[in-house]
Amino acid sequence: MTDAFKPRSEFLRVLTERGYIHQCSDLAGLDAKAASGSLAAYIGFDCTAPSLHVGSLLQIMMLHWLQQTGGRPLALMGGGTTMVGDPSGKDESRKLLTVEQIEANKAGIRKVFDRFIRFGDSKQDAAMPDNAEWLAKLNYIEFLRDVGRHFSVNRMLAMDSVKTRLAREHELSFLEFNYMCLQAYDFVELNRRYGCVLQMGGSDQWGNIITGLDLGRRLGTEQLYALTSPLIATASGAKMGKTAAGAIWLDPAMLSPYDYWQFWRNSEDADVERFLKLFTRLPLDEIARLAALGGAEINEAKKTLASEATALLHGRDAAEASAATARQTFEEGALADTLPSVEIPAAEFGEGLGALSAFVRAGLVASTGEARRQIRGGGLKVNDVAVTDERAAIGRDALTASGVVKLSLGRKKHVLLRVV
RNA sequence: GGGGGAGUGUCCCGAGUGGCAAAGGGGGCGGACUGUAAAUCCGCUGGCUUAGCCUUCGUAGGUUCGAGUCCUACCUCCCCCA
Repeated sequence: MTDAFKPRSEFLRVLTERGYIHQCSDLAGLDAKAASGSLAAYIGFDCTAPSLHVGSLLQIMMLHWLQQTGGRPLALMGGGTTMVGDPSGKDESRKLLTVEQIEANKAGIRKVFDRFIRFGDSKQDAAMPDNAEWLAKLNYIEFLRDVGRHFSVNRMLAMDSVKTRLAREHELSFLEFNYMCLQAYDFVELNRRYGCVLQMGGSDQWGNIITGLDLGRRLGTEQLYALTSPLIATASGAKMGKTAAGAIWLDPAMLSPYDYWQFWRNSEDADVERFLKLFTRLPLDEIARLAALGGAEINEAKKTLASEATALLHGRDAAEASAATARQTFEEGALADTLPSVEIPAAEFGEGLGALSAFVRAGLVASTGEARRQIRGGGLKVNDVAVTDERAAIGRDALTASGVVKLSLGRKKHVLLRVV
């Protein structure tokens, strides 16, 4: 899009060059605003989970670049809207969480943001407001009178998020229907509190963001802007960050840095350049050089992608350790002692453990039934030797001197079982 | 308020004559081929103490040797009439 547009502001220049922009309500206007002084912008995150996953990483990076280019990022926690739910096309209404759960989730999410943006009290520092601060206090009658009158149900019914829900014959409760009103109100409130004039989000949020823009105009705020990022799918169309093993979490306690590194390492060829631009801070000329690598050489670019992305989130040391572990495991065929491991008490291990339960224990398969199936398909290995018998056991002789045994699912997933 | 249609394997879509662990896709996982890629081909895709047992078809009952399939009530959605 907007090939001809030449941003004057550093913020939009970076976002444009690196491919973060899908749609904007007024690029020129926003550019002028950004160039004229410090820009405050926000992105909303729900707190339904104890951490964020890669699906949110693109948004986090936008806030990161905003701060890097002199702006003030606001990471809005949807503590209030989390109690409502989002008509995002999901079939089931979101489950309602307690205040305690929401607070715990916010704390986990904050840890992720701390890796990417700097918080504090000065003008340039990021803030993490929670919309429960104003939504929880809302008075229904006053809200209807002052804000509700400005929403058109006709327009809301025309929005994709609502239309798909209706078309699929699934219930859309009034509660959820109000979500976009509250989100629009958030924008106005953030403008009042922080002078925030820009809301960013994924392209699926366009309608919601625009609704906030309209509301602002009707309520007499300064001009507000909307900016959305492209929906990130892999080159072959799969939604990003969803694997059978689970979501790609950004919390090292939920997904080890090694596994995070592996996630990026396994990117498709066609995604490498795009991902380098979006998810690393490497300069564009360096990215261009890496992207030009052809054939098997592009694996070098993937390693760089993995290390840079991992370094951003988990630190340079963790990234290099992950790279070293991968090198030992995949390139040298050695048993890397640093692979993710699962501990098992010696008393429980005894003289040996059934292979089926060992793999379940390691988390490589979800059930013994799946373990049996994988064995039939030749997918399970103990110390790189395929398991052929469901009744096979892992004895003490399978352990290395340091008391570990390597369990593998397929060629890529390895876990050490560590007897302690 | 009246009439008609629908809800299927807890990822999604979707067949289903009373014998059903339930067709077929998509997605996912594994195997082969490769470069820890894509594409392609093959296998798998409820749980368990697996020659067997247990739990699944909106919810709760009922008929039957046997119910996803028939009956009753309820919930939810769609369409037509008022």
